[in-house]
Amino acid sequence: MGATKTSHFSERQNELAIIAKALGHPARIAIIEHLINVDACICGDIVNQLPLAQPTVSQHLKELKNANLIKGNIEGNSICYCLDKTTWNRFLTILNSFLDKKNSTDNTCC
Amino acid sequence: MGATKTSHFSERQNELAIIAKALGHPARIAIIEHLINVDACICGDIVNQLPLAQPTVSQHLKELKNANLIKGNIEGNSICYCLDKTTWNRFLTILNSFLDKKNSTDNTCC
DNA sequence: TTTATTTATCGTAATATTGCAATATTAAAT
DNA sequence: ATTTAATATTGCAATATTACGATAAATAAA
Repeated sequence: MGATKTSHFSERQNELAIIAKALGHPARIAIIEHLINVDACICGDIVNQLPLAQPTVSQHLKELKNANLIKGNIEGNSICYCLDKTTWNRFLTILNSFLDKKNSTDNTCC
Repeated sequence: MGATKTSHFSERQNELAIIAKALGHPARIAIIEHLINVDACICGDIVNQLPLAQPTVSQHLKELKNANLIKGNIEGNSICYCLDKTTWNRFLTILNSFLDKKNSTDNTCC
């Protein structure tokens, strides 16, 4: 025990969870916010913005990349990161539809 | 080391991360989806829907409650759970504003 | 070619999460 | 008062995450 029982859930549920999990750390939220504010960003600038060591930031960037929330392009000897809108759009579309569905009815108990 | 450096980030960043983290498990996504589909739900029904033991489901419900994503009302000797729309609305409003801001400009590098 | 500079990876310690059996708690039903 | 039913809590093993120093890899600059 200890490992998530991924295989017992639908692919869609797992995909949503992976994206949400990637957003489930304040450093990664801070990275996303910074990328939005500056539009696109050299990795080193992100490291300077955060109160974390360079290897730690690199690891957080990797997790955001794995969830397809960001993508990076090599520029000389540095790397430029920015949001991957496709994933963001799908994630938000699904979450918004959750709430839309919910808003159409009223709770019976709470 | 090993513990998240919560104090180094803003309250808003931490709050967003807590909510996202609570959604970062397929079982908890499944619980949310089920609650939406049936509008409100007795805890026992959730346990029956999921491929997990009762204590495990209870723990997942607790985490969703801690993030204020759901709330529960006692009904006799069982408990009725449903979504907490306030938190959902705040979460989605912020995430949507992220993307709105992003859509207004184009990436320079990726 | 040597030396910086930038980012990624490895190794590892500290901590957190996941899952469940066993047990406790609480309220209804008998 | 006892029993039954529903949910929560405890304790613990397995696994995952977080953080960072040390080091590697890759390109730019000298």
